[in-house]
Amino acid sequence: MDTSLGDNSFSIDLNTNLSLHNTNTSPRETLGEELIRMRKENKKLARMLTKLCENNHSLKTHPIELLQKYSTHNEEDNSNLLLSRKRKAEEECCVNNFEEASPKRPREITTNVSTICVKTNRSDQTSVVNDGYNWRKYGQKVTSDNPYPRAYFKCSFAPTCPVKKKVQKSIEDPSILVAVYEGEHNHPHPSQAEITVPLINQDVTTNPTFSNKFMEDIDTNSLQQHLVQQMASSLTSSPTFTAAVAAAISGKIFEYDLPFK
DNA sequence: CGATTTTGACCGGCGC
DNA sequence: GCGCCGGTCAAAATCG
Repeated sequence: MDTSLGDNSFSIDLNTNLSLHNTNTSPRETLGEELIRMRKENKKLARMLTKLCENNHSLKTHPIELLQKYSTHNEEDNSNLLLSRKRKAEEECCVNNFEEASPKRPREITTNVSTICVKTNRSDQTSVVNDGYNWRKYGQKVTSDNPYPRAYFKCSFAPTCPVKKKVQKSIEDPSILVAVYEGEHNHPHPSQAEITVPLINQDVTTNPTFSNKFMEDIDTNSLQQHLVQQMASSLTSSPTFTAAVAAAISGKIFEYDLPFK
């Protein structure tokens, strides 16, 4: 796998030294310099954002390419494997949407199955994948292939909604929740606002089917929003930056005050 | 008090 | 036919 997804050598120093206490330069000159520096940083950030979007895109498309490669090269091997280990293979086929591989299986099980993996905090013991929909838990089982319990959810937003999902911790990495969605929602999304930003934060990896529907919604607007939030929090947490803003505002106030003196 | 979660029981498909 | 296993049901418990 190609891990060189681009040059990540960008570095931003948002906690810039504003040298407000430099007595040799006037506050206006200092602010001018800072303005120029901020513009440079802004350009840097814009480049970073572009690069991030590119990386995000390649991360999304790479698994699809791998799957396509895999399915064409190993079509025969897959069918043999499916015959010998039918049950397990069917699960994986469902996950990967190779629906034609299992003609005996009832139709409803193989329709619109998608999987997402959500990285959570290790301290987080709940098996909750917040995707904006309302889910009602109706069962929990410990499966043979995974020591972590599998939770079964039904969409409770609409009583007639047939969508179900299974959530289970990954055996390889317990901090990763694997959510398998079955079916299609027959109602609009409850609220776009309720899709939590942490989904971006939590390194969502998806298979093609789900990513097409879900990631498209969140990766552009939410990603940008999230980056802006990170920038804002970084800036506001910097005492020098807030001091500079305060100084600039007070300076402006004094300018306006002067005529009245 | 209604909604939700928990959890043991039950059911059906599949492999041997 | 039997046992295993995943999925679902439903009563009890819990929560807000």
